[in-house]
Amino acid sequence: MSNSQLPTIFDPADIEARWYSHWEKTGGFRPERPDAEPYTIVNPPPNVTGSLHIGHALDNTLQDIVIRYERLRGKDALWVVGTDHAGIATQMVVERQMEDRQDKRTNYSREEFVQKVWDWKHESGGTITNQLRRLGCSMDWSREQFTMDPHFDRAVLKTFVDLYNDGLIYRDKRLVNWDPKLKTAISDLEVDTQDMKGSFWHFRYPLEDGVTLSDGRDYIEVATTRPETMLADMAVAVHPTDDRYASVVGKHVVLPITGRRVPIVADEHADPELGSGAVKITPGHDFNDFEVGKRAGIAAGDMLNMLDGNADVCQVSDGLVPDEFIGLHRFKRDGVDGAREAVVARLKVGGFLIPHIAKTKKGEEVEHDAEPRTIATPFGDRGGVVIEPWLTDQWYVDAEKLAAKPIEQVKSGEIEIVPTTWEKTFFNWMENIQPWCISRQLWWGHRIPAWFDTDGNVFVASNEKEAQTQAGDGITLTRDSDVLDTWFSSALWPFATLGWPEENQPLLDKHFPNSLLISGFDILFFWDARMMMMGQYNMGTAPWPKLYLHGLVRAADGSKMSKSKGNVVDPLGLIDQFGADALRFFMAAMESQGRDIKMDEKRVEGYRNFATKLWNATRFCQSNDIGASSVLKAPRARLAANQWIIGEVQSVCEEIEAAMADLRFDAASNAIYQFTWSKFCDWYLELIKPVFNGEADNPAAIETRVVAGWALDQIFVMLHPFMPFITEELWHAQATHSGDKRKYDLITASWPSPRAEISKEATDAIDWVIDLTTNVRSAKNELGIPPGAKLAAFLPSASGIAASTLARSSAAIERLARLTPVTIGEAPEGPAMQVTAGSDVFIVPLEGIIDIAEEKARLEKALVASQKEAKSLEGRLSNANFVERAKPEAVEKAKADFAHHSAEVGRLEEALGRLS
RNA sequence: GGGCGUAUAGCUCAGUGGUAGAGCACUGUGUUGACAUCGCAGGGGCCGGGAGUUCAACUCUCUCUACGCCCA
Repeated sequence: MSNSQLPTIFDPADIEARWYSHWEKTGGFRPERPDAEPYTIVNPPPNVTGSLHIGHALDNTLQDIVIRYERLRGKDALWVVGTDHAGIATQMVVERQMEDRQDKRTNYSREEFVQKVWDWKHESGGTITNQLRRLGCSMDWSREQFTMDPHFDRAVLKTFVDLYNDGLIYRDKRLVNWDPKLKTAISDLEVDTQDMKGSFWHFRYPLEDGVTLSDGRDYIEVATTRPETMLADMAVAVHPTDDRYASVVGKHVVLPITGRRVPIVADEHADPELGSGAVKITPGHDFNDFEVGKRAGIAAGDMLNMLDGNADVCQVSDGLVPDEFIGLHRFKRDGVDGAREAVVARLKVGGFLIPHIAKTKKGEEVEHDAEPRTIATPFGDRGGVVIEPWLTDQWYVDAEKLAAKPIEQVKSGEIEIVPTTWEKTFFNWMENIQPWCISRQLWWGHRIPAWFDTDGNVFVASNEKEAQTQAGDGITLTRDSDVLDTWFSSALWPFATLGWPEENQPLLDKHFPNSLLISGFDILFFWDARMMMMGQYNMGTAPWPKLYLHGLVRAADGSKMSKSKGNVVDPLGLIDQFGADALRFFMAAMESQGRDIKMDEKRVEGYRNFATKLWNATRFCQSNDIGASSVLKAPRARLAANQWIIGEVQSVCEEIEAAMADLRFDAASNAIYQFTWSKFCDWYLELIKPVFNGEADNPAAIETRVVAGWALDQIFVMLHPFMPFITEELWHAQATHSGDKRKYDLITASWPSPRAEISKEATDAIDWVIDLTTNVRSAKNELGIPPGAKLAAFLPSASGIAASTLARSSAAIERLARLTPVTIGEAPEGPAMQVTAGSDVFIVPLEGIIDIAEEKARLEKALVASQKEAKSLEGRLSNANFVERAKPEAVEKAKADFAHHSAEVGRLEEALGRLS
């Protein structure tokens, strides 16, 4: 008998690094399987500036589980990986580094700056990809992608030009979300609205000479949270049905400060219930006002714009902003008053401010300039400053048209969203989708393929030469300086990574559409929905048939993790502490559909313990000369324990397959966990220990070594998707132990396929031994008998199972139930404890050890419980409605349960009778 | 304002139309070589409140309450 070659202590760090580089070097992530069925997942490309956070850990663990599972099942599994150039984020990182060196972007030409970003990417862009490796992700690194790769560039250009030619991309002047810090437009999705404490000011706008309201007042009261924009007011709106103002609709007010004469218009936007019912209209700096302005007949080009790209006041086209305001920031910044404060001050001095009267706690009235109010304020998600609605020319995608087909596909089930609860959210957004602003005023990104002549005519083409051809010879062209929204290029990820738009791309032919997309719900609109649109537009089909959305990983207290809160859990720290396998298993076990995951380090620790348990089980096997198996099919077995474990392997395998088919990661991981620990370690290994007490080469020991080795191997395979490192290590340790008869890696092994016929007699026998053992242990515990005590037992009348099992498995019964010898026959008179197993009642004489009163109490407790069950079932069965209307199976089950409990009651009563 | 989700053991969470499970925590205990990162045994829940459908509801429907998220 050889000893275990495994170290006593399981050290994850050592084996993780070793196996990952081995897999990568030997091509384990993408074995050659030209004839196999494809299985394809594309990884949501992390920002090239990113580092692995806990959300990545969840997202990528789930994907790796799926891809490893499908690889083991023999598919041509491809997991596409790469990074996103992340326009704004990356440009910000490089600019910040320049700032640290007292340098800035504008010290360089565009080309020089872009080169610096590339330099940064080559130097520091690999952080996250190395961290994904530490997590064990089996991606195809040999084809690592980047959204600014030359072939990606071609895909982006072609998509833009095609969409433009089809009228689905257009240039428009309208209000955009302008980030005055980053000085670029952003899309609606990149705006975070937050409730902020602010003020609500009330002003008098004087009516034009002589005009009065019906109550005689010669002014209209308007209220606003943004007084500074009154410098660009172009109207006052009242509700069409508001009688207070009916007489002045069509008349004018003369604005204080600018003296501009603006009309009073009727528009449903004005809410009669809010404030005075009249609102100032600034079409150039408010989305609602923009629409009111359009309805009032003001063209976008004529709308007044009083702010520059920094959101500092500039002169408007009618020249009416007084000089003293020019150059002020829109509002107070860094302690310096802005246009807002200046406007309020001027209006107050001029008597146009209507003070807000508040009552103190003592009931005294106090005057304030403004009413305190909570304001939903838009912030840029990257820049973090308040967004300014700003009138500019930008490029837009007609998202409404592109959304039509994906909506249909989700409705028809052509695309399945898991869990389905997200469908409503998806439809809600897609059915109300707004034009997508895709141009960004940045330097880093895909430059828009549009050229302008000196008259502002635009020519869209995939290169300058074609644009020139369109424009004609001799026309001077200037390329649009803007770049595209990062999400425009990542929307092409499922096919651009596979070779589109080049011709003859076997990889693309085979792996598009992909098989599944896994993403967090937070990028459902940013990315998933746009891939659907672009997949349909470019490829004529959905990019994948199934979309799995998982939740967020939250801090232990349920709050969102954020750097500012300081509650961020670093996945790499958890890997260092517990191992990647434990972290991965945690993610899988906690991933139930439709729920966020709360961080729980104790649980990660528990899965590290699970890995240790498996490690030690393998050490035990090796010490008994149990080695690697060489067959896929279950070995032939005669021993009941061996047949039983084969049957259990088969059923856990089916359980995992069913769970994986439904993407129930929790169910799959729990199944293999329970099987490994509770079935294999706790029972099977204990049951087979006695087999190895005899001669090493007796037939029972030989059979058991083969079966145990096989079962352990099946555990490695089934657990591998969840815990790739330890399983690969143990797989090879087992192979080494049996003299290297198996040279291939677990990562490309085959999924179990037991196909065994298991006799019911064998499984019944083991279930009976387990029942007996559990009952003996429990009785001893309650009676205070030392667990190690070996006791003689009598079985007055033995069932068939009892007789045969006692004959064949007396060693296991001695070891586990600690009953020896067991005599079939009447027990001698005297104090004894009664223990059942199935329908058998064992009598264990305990002269001098046992307190009869205690044993009686124990049996009575059990009797009461059994009687209660029996009575409840009897009640149900005596209910005619139940017997007639319930499903026949339910009635049958109730009858069987009743019979079982009645018999139990009988046995217990008999046992009690013996004691009195 | 609109939409969605969640409320089950002390904690974190599964769950099925036939009266409940896991992990951790807790209590007691430790059977001479796989494992104390362990073993064995045990306690603990009128499954958020109310109403309805049903022979039967934690499970389906409605409603209320609380919490969370998204959109406006």
